Amino acid sequence: MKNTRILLALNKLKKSSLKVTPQRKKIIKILFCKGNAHFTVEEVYEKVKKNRLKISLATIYNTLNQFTEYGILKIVKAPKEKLFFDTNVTPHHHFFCKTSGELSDIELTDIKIKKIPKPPNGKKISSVDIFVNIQD
Amino acid sequence: MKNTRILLALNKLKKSSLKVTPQRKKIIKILFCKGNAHFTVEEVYEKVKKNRLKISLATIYNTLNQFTEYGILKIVKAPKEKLFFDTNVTPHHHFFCKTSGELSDIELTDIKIKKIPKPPNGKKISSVDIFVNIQD
DNA sequence: ATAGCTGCAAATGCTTTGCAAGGCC
DNA sequence: GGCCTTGCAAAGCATTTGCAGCTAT
Repeated sequence: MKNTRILLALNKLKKSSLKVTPQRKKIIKILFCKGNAHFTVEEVYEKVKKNRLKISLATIYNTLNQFTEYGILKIVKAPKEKLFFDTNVTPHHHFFCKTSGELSDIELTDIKIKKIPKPPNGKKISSVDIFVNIQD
Repeated sequence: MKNTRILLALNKLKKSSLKVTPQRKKIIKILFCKGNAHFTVEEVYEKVKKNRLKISLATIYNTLNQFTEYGILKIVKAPKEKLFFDTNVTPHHHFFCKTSGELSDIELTDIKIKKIPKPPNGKKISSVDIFVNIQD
């Protein structure tokens, strides 16, 4: 039986205007196989090679970018680090471990801001990204 | 009379093991001339050219990185954006304007977190970075 | 004289793009 | 057939590095 998260992602793909190709299905399986996860392009490429799949690096780049465009993935950039593609597309925050370089989720309900400044001249707040940096 | 922030930065440079060179002095003047500011490498390079200074791009890269190493600057990376070098090296947070691509400071006292989750297995929190994303 | 700094050009690393070939309605 | 996708190689950026020449003690 298949993981619900994989099925959900495949559904989003089907509903998008992107074609459901073997490469895209394989990438979804890699990304969504276990819980909310954060991948760099490199990591996806490693998994592809480890699973003896033949998907070119360019296709991985293109696919991850398209998935982001279609709401299947979300981009997160930890301070000073490289891009992560986050399989959790709902609003939430992150732990970033300086020691391991890993990201992990913080649910929106687990962190509460009680005071927030007014944005400068007429601008409005669109979102808040919190990175709680941790280390061993 | 010279700006206090420039003098402070020059002092840090003097106290470091880095030599006080014309290029480094000029870069400090550009960076610290007006209030707390955030610069990309590109922006510094533009200012250098606009002021008819002859400093190579490589030297700018190297200098900004050395300044960061010696606590004269601090690196900030807004989500999805490129590196900024921040002239404010004290702990604080940021507004990031999606429209203009600009960063501005939020003082530590202007934002309060009232609930924060425990970090995973034995790790400890080293810092918190908050980006309040704004737009027009 | 020596140690450190600068600037150029080359190298590197990451990402995107152009294009020819292949797959699928 | 026509359209989309893929994979390769090339191109494109941003950043770093190697090295020769320069500067200031």
